[in-house]
Amino acid sequence: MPRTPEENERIRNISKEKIRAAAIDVFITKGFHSTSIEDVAKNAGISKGLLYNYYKGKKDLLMELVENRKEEIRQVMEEAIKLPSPKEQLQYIAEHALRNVKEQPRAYRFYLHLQTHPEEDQIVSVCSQMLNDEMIRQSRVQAEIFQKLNAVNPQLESLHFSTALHGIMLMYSMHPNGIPLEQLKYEMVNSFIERYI
Amino acid sequence: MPRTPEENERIRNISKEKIRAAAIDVFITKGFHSTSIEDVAKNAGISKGLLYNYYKGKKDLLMELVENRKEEIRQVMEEAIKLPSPKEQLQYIAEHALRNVKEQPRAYRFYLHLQTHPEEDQIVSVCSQMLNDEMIRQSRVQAEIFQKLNAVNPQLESLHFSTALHGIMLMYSMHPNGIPLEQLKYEMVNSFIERYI
Amino acid sequence: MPRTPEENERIRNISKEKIRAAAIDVFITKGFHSTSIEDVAKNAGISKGLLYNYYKGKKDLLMELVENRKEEIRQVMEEAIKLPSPKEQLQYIAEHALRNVKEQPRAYRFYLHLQTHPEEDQIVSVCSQMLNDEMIRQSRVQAEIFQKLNAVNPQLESLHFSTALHGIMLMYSMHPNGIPLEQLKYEMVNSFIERYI
Amino acid sequence: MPRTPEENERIRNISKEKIRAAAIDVFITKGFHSTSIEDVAKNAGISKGLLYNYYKGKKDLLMELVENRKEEIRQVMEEAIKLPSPKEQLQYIAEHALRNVKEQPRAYRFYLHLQTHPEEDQIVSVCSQMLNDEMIRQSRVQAEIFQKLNAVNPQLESLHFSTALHGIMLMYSMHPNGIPLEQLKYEMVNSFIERYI
DNA sequence: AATGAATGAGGTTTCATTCAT
DNA sequence: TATGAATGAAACCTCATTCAT
Repeated sequence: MPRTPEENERIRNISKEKIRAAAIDVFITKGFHSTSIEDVAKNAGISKGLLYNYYKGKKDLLMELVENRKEEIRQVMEEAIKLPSPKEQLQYIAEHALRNVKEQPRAYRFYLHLQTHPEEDQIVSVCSQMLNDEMIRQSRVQAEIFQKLNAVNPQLESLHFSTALHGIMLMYSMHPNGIPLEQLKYEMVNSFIERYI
Repeated sequence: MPRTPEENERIRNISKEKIRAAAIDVFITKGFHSTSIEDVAKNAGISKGLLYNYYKGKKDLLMELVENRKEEIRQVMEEAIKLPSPKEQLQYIAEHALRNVKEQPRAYRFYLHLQTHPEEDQIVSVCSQMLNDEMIRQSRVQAEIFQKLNAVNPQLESLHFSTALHGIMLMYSMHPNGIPLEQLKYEMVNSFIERYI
Repeated sequence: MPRTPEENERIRNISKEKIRAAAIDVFITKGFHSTSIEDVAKNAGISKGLLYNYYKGKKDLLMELVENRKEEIRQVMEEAIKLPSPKEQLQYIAEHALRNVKEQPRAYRFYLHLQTHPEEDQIVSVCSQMLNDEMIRQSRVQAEIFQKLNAVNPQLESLHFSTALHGIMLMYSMHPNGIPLEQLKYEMVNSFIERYI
Repeated sequence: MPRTPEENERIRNISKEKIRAAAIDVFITKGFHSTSIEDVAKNAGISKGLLYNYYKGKKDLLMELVENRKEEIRQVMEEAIKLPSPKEQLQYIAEHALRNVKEQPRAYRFYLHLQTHPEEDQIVSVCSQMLNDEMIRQSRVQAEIFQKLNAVNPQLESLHFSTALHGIMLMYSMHPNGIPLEQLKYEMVNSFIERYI
């Protein structure tokens, strides 16, 4: 008796998720280019062949990871703008971003690595572009928040905010043990809030 | 009549420099992993075989590029501390860093890419480490400047300064056309200088 | 109530026939080696697994197709020799062969392709051999017809007849639109019949 | 001291020829699809990698073989039309074709196999097409010969000639030991020549 | 110093076949 | 009978590196 389509769907989803989890883990550790499909499959406890049942190839697999990441970022912004005051919104964004990098510095580092990939690398340039686009998108939404704060130049202010945030995240992800994240956050958030009281 | 050893050494260095220039150029465009030794050799106008005469391999070649980069950064700091006042020193550091990223955003992007390489990538982890170490070293030297400015917490202040700087550089290198570099620089430098007048 | 064994057998044969029809169709279009078992199964509207219920594998499936083809050819010969005169027998053979290639040029092409398969191809050499054997067998039966026509060298004459026939079939199957099949048939049949009036 | 470009060219040509010879040999024996690149390389006494230095892949390798074959056929026709009389021209064509199949029946079989490849096989359809085109081209040149013989329908007569020839070649290549090639040739050539005296 | 032919390890990918359900 | 997830062997192909010249 064959499995029902629903049962198959469930099995497929479990396997796909298992593969994605294994992939992000080993990509973060060894890097995308230095990771072989076999590495991913072994890490996921499945065969090479099965991986190709679910993903067209390494590139395709990476794409899905990146899309998930994009979605995560987008959702943070959506949550943020639901908050009542612009100040809380900015705080939420900063808090979330920094908590994220604190909890998974290697993941942030990995996606930043991807984002900085040379543009003409045939293999990952699309992923790089996707992450960059999301970064820009985020900055535009932020600009609206600064608008509500009556900033003289909301777009500039938003970029300033983003650069400050990413600067901290960048350095923390490179030196989780050498960077006093909480203190930097405190200084950074304050310096922006002070201006708009 | 045979060349003197010194003359040989000089010629050898010119050749090595030519190769490095070709390598950085093609690495920046296609990425380290997606660039073959043949690509580099062709770009340098020499044969694959000859390249191995000057560099032990692809990895070795990258190492030398990174070491050069490190040296550049180090020299900026050395120049900076020769200036008379702490304020000028900070300004020099910021100016130089931002001018550098403005002139060669793709180079900055490339080295950042390298720096964010996953730690256990057998091939480039050493390079990544070297650039990271230099970043930290720079921050320590900066801390001394903030000390002279009677900062309450010089190290923290130095890190804050670095994160602000790198945040701008990061975003500019990703979007040279969408980021108003000069304005961000102005805001950033001012916000730091204001505190210490 | 369970089906009788005969009923089961009948159903099984219907399924097998459905698979064979799907297989020959896709083999003709894409070629045996370039067709995957999945292609066949999809074309037959069943699952991969079920196909293995009916055929031991891809090779086995091909074998059955070839055996069917052999049987077809054999039956044509059996029908032919039932006819009253040798002349009619030859005409029947030629008519049938040429009608067959006219109706399904791609099928003839496919079996010819199979027949010309290199001898040591582990996968299809048996099939190739089977078709070749049948070709020879046919020529022997034909020789008997020429004997009845008092041919000086019946075997040679039979071969001559076969080569003429296969030559037309070969070229027509390669260029169904560029070969005037009827005219060639007329010329060919006539040239043989003339000799034996 | 590096080799001169000419020397390199010579070495390359030797290697390419060695590979082609090995390829045709093993393709004929095992079949194109059942032959791996490694098989070819081993047969040529070189490494897999080197083969890719000279040919883009298996398909590309096959293409060169087919082009050589095409050239051979074309040259026969060119030689033929240099002969003084149409009768000699036809005789030359028949002689040459049959001598060729007699000397290398497996080669003829192989190219015929290729020619009959299903049209939509992504891998070899181009080769198949090339050989077919040449066949048609040959028939057109022949038609001119028949024109000079004042044939009523030169094109039809040419096709008839071609089918007769290919029919013999087909059957001989399948059964080199069972087919009296010389006798068939005699009969076939005579039957065409008789008509035009 | 200089070349590029040659190697081979290691990666990607396909697919016939098996098997739990 | 029926399914398709899962396997793994075997193919394809790339490229860092070596080496004869």
